[in-house]
Amino acid sequence: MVKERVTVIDIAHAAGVSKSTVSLVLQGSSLVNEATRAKVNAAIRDLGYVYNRGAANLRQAKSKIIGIVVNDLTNSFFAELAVGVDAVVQSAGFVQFLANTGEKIERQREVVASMREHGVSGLIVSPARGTEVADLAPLVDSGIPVVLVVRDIAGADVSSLISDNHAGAMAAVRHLIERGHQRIAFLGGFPDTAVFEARMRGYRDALIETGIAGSDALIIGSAPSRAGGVTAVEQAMMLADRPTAALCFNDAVAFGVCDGLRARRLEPGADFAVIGFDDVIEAKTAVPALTTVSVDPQGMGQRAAELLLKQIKAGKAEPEAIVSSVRLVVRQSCGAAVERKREVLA
Amino acid sequence: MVKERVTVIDIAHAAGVSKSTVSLVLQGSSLVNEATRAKVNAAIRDLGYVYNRGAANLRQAKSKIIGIVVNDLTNSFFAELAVGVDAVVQSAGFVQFLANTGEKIERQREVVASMREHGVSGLIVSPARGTEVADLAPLVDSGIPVVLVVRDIAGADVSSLISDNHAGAMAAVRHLIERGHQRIAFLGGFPDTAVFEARMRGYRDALIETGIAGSDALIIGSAPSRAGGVTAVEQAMMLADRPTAALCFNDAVAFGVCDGLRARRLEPGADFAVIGFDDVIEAKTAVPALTTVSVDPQGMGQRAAELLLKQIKAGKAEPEAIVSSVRLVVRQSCGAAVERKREVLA
DNA sequence: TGACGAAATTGGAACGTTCCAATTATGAAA
DNA sequence: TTTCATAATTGGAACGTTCCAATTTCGTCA
Repeated sequence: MVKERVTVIDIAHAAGVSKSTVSLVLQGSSLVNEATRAKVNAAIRDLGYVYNRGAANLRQAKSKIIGIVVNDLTNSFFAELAVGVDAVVQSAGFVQFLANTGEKIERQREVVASMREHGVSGLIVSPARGTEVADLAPLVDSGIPVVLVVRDIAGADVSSLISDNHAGAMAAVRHLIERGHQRIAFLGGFPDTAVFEARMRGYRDALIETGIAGSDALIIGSAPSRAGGVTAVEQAMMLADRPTAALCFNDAVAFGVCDGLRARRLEPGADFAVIGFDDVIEAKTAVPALTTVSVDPQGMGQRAAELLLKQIKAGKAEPEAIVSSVRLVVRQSCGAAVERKREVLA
Repeated sequence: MVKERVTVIDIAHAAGVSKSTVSLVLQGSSLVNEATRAKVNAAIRDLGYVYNRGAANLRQAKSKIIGIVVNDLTNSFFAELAVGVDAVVQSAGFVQFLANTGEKIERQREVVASMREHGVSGLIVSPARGTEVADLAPLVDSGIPVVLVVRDIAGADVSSLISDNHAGAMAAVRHLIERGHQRIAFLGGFPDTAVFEARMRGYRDALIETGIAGSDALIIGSAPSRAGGVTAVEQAMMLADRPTAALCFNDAVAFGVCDGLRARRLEPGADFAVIGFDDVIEAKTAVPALTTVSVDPQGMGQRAAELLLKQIKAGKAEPEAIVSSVRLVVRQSCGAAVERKREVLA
């Protein structure tokens, strides 16, 4: 069972043509006669030929590979992002190299280097916390198109696609204020990230706009995870002047906040309003259904991939900074349903 | 800014040695003198050389790529599986091609073909529903090591790593019976899959073993998702003789079941016992914390990767069928905490 | 029949690396 | 000094494809 690799030369022999003709058939050229094309295809089938993309890439100095590196695949937001990318990338005939950095700069350096060595023709990156412009420099001046998603890096000369965190947070807080809340907390997330910064500013600006006095005590950072949400809400409820509502850094935190609330015998939605951020797939089916700022991770992945593909095709593309708009999806966790019921009864 | 590719020849010139020597340095050969090694490395750094793995693969007829294809990356079980694979694969100096089939056979065919063309040296596959032996045949007889994870394919001549679904389900149901439950449902999952089959048999066998009369009405299939769990429990609660406990097909279903229960003003854990399967990352922090059969997806990914790597190294490896043992993690959703409290009080 | 343009086919070089066999440098022993 | 083993280095072929320029085949028209 020693498998000799079948090459174009083998099938050229079998079909009685030259290797050049076989190559032409392989790339679907219209130059080749119908009859010979059929012969060649038959030989390909018979010998079980497998195209060697590596050899082709070597000759053409370009690959059909795009890389995607995310900072936490365990977070379903990023998993969905990857799925979105995959969908468009596949149907464009590319294949996806996916790597997970687990938020580690060192790992990120390694995987990016590895992708370069494999000759990816473009890269979609959700950078790990603490990534600097210098980390991307080698990439950009070797001319590989890069699209940053989710997190931007100030000063980096590459395209980016981030959601409108500021506007989303404002919309959420305005909604809470309209429902009569005054003590509104901002819970979860690492304060040293750009995303936190943007969402928190949106939160603040909405408060200022309506003349509500905020307080730094109501801004409580934590890991951007479910567990982080639990601890953040616990801390919030220890405050002398307790909040009655919270905008959470993301949906994972929001779920944690709901958990923490229930642990204190408070029903999220009824006794305390919770709004998340991202609209992950579980947000809709959770109980209570989570009111959240919809970011559509899968759609973002698709748009990022399309942007990247465009740049690859263009050869040399101007960096483009897209901020993807965002909308508040009102469900039950902010008390909307309850309010509505009350209105009907009144 | 026209970037000429820097090759070994360029750095050979710069360092005043031959390309062969450069190649030797690149692969860390001990044959080369310390001084020249230093010179070469300096040149590599100065010229910004990037190793061309494609060219190397072509010459060596082997790559450092392993492929992983999963059927649903959106499900965090598989995302974690991929993370586990990634971890060991990376540290073995390989890189991971990840593709998502979204449970579509056609897509699976495409991605597997694509991976072959890219010369992956091994493949980890969680096959889409309905995958047949024939789908894997071309792979196995071209000698590419394949490891099936999560789902097995009867008659396929490849290694597999699946969890002990039967034993896990039995343990869960026994636990429920010990707590005094008699009407136990099996909720969620597609009945035409091997995994469903195995878990359901475990459920049945535990019932039989203890002489409890089961009923097919208590076995309710659904999509293996949170939404599926909601509908399954709704259906279960319409039964004349309602169950008081349920083993769920997986954790996603279990969460859905909890949601559905709460929608009927029943508290999971207190009013109705719920056990999941998989032990995804959220199971621990959910409220109530989910009692579940721990499968450790990340660990499974690691073991699968190790198995694959072993086979790649061995060149020609015997198919190995590993069933990975599994343990019941008792948390709150099955009422354990409540029971314990009661015992203490008594 | 010859000529001609279009259609189809072809051989060889090239892509960037590794491997092999061969060569040269080095140093110790005679 | 010569000799020899060992350490370092090296040129060229090879991997499987695509591209280019060149060639052959074909049908049509004069």
